[in-house]
Amino acid sequence: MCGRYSLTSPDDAMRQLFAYESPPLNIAARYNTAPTQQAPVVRQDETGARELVKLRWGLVPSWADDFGIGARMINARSETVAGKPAFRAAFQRRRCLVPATGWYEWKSASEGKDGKISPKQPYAIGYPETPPFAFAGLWESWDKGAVETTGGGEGTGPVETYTILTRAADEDIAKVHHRMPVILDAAAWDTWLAPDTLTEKTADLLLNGPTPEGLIHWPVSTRVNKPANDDPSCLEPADPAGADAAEAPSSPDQLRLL
DNA sequence: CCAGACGTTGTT
DNA sequence: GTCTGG
DNA sequence: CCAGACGTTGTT
DNA sequence: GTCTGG
Repeated sequence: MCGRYSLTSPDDAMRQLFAYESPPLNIAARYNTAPTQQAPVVRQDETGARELVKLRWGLVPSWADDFGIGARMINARSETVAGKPAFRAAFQRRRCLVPATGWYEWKSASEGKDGKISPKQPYAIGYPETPPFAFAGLWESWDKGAVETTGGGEGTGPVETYTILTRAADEDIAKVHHRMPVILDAAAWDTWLAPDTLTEKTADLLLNGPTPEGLIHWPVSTRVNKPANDDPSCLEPADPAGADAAEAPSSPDQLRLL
């Protein structure tokens, strides 16, 4: 799945790639974006132009009485999203792209053949040279009751939130984890973002899109566990505690991610 | 009919 | 153990 | 995803 | 709002 990710691209690189026309946001490099935090997403505005806006991670359905439900709506399964009450409306008309340069997965604790226990181990996943790419996302607007200023929010009023779509992990990533975020290539962005695209087509992008090529993964320090540790150390290759050598960093490309 | 949930992940 | 918050 | 809390009353 | 369960 995807419960933590990074976005380290400067605004001009993002603007060039995603071709949004909205005013620049003050986007600092993020190494450890966690659920309930604000992060930039790309969507279409009313005129059909792309815009970059900061929303809160964790989709809160419009009908929710409890805003806190968002903390548990950080991912939506591609296989079932079309039919889920919590996501259905957003899937119909409020799709977005979630820019990222990488994400993290935790390989669960396991017992090796030698009987040694490997503790839970975080991994970073991304592309060499860290180009920004896009997760498939949904966004929603919530306006029940006044919400106090929530870190980075804009005081009271509607709160906009988003979620990240997931799919089965591809063969390589499955070594770490069996689910992964849906990555949409640039050719799919217009279709995904247009509100009027038929469900048949958007579902096809999620379920039958190309498997991402060239992703690499490597173990990192458990510093990433704590959301407050939002710095480049989260991406530094680390020795996997108690694991075998095959899991250690192997590609020189990985170092360029730093 | 009304009440109550509405989600994913992993793990056993 | 389970829920909430980041 | 992980980290951290998990409760009420009254009193200051 | 919409679906599931009683």
